[in-house]
Amino acid sequence: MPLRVTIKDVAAQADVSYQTVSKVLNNQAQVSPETKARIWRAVKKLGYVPNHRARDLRTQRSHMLGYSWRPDLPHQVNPIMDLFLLSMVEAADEKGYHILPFPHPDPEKDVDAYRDLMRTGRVDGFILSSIDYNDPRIKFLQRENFPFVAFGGLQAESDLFVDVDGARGLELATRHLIAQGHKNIAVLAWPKHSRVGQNRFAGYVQAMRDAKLEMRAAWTAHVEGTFEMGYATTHKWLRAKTRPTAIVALTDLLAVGAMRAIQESGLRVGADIAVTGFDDTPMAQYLTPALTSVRQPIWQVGQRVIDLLVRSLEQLPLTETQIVLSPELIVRESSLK
Amino acid sequence: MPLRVTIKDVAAQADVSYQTVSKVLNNQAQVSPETKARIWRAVKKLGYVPNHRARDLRTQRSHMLGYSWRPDLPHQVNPIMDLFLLSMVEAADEKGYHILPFPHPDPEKDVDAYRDLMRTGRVDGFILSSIDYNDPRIKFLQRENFPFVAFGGLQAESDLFVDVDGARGLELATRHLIAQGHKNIAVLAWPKHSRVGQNRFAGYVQAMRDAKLEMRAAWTAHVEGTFEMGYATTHKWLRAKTRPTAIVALTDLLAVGAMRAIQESGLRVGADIAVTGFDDTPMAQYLTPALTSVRQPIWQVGQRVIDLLVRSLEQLPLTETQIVLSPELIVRESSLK
DNA sequence: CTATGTTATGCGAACGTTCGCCCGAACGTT
DNA sequence: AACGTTCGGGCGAACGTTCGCATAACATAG
Repeated sequence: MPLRVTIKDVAAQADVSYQTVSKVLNNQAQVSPETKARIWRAVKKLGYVPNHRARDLRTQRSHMLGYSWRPDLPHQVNPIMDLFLLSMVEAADEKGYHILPFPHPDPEKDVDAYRDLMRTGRVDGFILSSIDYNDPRIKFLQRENFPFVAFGGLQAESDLFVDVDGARGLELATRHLIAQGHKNIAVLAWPKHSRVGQNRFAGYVQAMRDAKLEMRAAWTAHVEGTFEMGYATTHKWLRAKTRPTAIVALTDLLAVGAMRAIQESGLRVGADIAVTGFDDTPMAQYLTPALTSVRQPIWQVGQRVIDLLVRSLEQLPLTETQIVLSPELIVRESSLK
Repeated sequence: MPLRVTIKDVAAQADVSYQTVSKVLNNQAQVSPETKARIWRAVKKLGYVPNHRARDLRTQRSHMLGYSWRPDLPHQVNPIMDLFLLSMVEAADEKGYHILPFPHPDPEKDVDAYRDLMRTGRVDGFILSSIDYNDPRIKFLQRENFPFVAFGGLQAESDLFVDVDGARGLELATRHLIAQGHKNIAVLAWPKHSRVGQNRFAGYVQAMRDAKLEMRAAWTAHVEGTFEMGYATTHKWLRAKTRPTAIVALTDLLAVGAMRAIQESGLRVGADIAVTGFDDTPMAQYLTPALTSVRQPIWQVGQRVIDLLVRSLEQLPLTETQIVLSPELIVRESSLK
């Protein structure tokens, strides 16, 4: 048995031309059941597996899907992206594809990395995440007419994307607090230039309006999503004359900052001031008290994204092209009296 | 300009045979400076990039490095692995390689996935992590003589690996507690079948012996590395007649469980009972009190692993083949009075 | 019995590279 | 003047597939 078993070895074994073997493997064209069986037997016997390099060259496809993610903080971890990646890897594997992760260089030059992977034939399509308003990558890929699917909402009708309804998430959290009897609810939001941030924020506004509750400008903070900003902002709120009885945060990190500030003021999180987060970071469940948080269906997002992308690559019918999934509120002690 | 610019287009433009272009691109063999320049000009003008698919077929290499990681818990996040992956992706990219992540199936069948990727020519080598004693993957790859590098120590002289000195890590943590005046130090360790666990545990033993402190069997727990086990074990310790004044844990999760148990007993973490963790999970810094933990140089591990693997693939000189890096103790409030 | 169609298989070519060998010209060297 | 050497570059082949067309064998119909 030769070191590398090729289609020709199989052909010799089965006593047919190697092209016929190829036909059987891709079961196209008619081949008599007997020879078919003979060929399969030979394949099994020799332990043949098709060489992907050769196939890819011939078919001009790579079965690779490029994915690049931006760490929120340099050399720090983005737990959401990790799970997302894992989900995509598994989904892709099932369909005979692989994920090719590549580094995310400085925001302006990043189109280069995409262009390179396209031109060299390394990937068949891309998965995009952390989309900005007017993301240059989107324009570029559209112009080049190269397949991609985004995690995050786009505008154009033609775009493929999967998104999580962030507004719905904050609405759930806010409604939950209102149901607990809270009226003075502050919000720790992101800077206004963030599309994801504005989307989530809208959910808070919606819930407050529906309940006819007052939204004070002083209790609406648009800040960077860090622990420090959550801490500092909450601290400020606690020193004011009237203070909120509940705080909804756009991320867990902001919520954790808020919790710390509350505890340092000698107040109890939950009993005195309720707090909710967003993302259901692994740590949320281990905090004291455990943090109520909005959990995104990241696993499903990964599955759907790959499904969409592979379908579009293989020209299969697309029943849905723009998928919006609902998040789920995980209620824990931090929002209960 | 044709849609796909190939080497032949460049050749036509530069008025040489396409094989000569290839030679220039891989700068091997003599070509006169003039034609060289002419060819490069043509390359630039046409925006040529070599087609990786074709090159890979011809050279029988894929420039892909397979990596599969096992989530500690199904559908849960392993923050260490995430950073590790990111580091490898960047290191590989610099050297013209890519990481190919693939799913980790059930432990017994996983060799199949490795075999498949090898046979189909998808990858040139593997990175292994989460190594067990007698890991079947290692035996398999050695038998097939396929290049790989492990994150985690192996035995054989010939093996390539990068490891973090877990014993040193626990030694640092234990010595730190001893320096704080602690004498009754309990340890939350892993089951004995874990090689990583035994390695770390040895560091605790070393530090205790050096300080001539007593190690009570009752204060040595070999348990699964979960929050629940940390919590339950610590609870048990606290109810005993004499209780430890400090607890070293083999993972942050165990430490967090211990912290919770301590706090629920009305004691103060740090002031009353000191606690240290391992891994410096992102959450460690946000806990109340913040958790003292051993930080592994994950970024460096990723860089070194890729360096080793690429060197061995390209038959470059290997100065070191078995690299052990030292972790670092990050002291926070949980271990201070 | 020829014409026509169907079915099963074979064959040449191509995908875009790299590799090794060959060859002609220029240049010294006996 | 004849002979090596070196340099620059060309040429055919190969990597392992898939694709489209050609063709042989056989059956069916006129």
